[in-house]
Amino acid sequence: MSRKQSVTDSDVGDMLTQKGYRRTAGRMALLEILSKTRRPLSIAEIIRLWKKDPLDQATLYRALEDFARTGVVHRSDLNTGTARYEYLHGRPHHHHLVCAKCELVEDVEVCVITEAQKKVLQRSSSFTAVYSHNLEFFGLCTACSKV
Amino acid sequence: MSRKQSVTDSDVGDMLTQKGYRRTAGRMALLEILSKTRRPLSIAEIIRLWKKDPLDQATLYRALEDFARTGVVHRSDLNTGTARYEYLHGRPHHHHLVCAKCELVEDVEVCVITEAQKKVLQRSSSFTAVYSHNLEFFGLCTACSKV
DNA sequence: ACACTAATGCGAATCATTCGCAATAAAACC
DNA sequence: GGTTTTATTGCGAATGATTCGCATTAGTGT
Ligand SMILES: [Zn+2]
Ligand SMILES: [Zn+2]
Ligand SMILES: [Zn+2]
Ligand SMILES: [Zn+2]
Repeated sequence: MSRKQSVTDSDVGDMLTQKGYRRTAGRMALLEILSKTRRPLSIAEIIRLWKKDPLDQATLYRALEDFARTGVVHRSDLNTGTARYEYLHGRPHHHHLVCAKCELVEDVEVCVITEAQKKVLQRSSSFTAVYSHNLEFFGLCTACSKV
Repeated sequence: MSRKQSVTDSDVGDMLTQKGYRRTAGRMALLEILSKTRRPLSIAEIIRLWKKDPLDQATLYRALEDFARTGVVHRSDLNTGTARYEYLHGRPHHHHLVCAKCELVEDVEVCVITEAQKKVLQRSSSFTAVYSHNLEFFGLCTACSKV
């Protein structure tokens, strides 16, 4: 009776079709991994979670960049040297809390920047539009603060 | 009568001495370039502004990392793929406005995050401290918005 | 089944940044 | 001044992340 898994699978597939992508095994698996994780994943983490056969990193990079370009996933650079990709689950954009020691990443759902962004534009001398912002917080997670 | 240039020079040298660095021609020239520019400079920009003889990028990277570690300059990663370094002129930290097309960078002097940062920590489930944040705004500069 | 083209796989290339190590040259010491 | 100590340099080579070129494979629509 439980159709949850298959529904999820077909959801991911439908999403691919809707966005004009082809429903390939690789991109299905990639979206599965991303959609099951509610935080940005690095390439290394994705590779670790990868269960399908071989995995070519060029293909992986291309799929991720492809998804990011159409907003299917969001790419964030958290000053850790490598990009991370996150499935947004339909949520609006949000921010992150990054442990300076172990690079643990936690989602920060609230955004307090929207009005400030308008002020930034007003005060700017050489910009005519501000479309978006990146905001990351850095600190120590519980585990790392004990050491 | 005008001692401005020489005073600036010796200031930069004094700063090196105070921080325990050696007063070398290279690091003097580097600090000159950084201190004369009120926005973060990429390595490529620094090389372009470099007037001294040859310039070894390993040496440059090491000096910049060295300066950043002791707070002489601030390193910022603005999602442009390359790090930028900025002399703070004693100012508190601030944020940036980045043109999505040409990567023009403008300083945003105000910071509206301080109180929000406390809230983020309170709401966090796995962090015990938040020390800092990065905030960058992305938009279009006047020149790029005309095209 | 066929045509069209997105997506893949492979290797090699590129780009930013870092490393190893011997050579230099400040700063400190006699 | 001459000597020691050690930061800094210079060079080349390594690393690591990301991208490119191109032939091959495989969805999708007809
Ligand atoms: Zn997130
Ligand atoms: Zn926001
Ligand atoms: Zn700045
Ligand atoms: Zn701030």
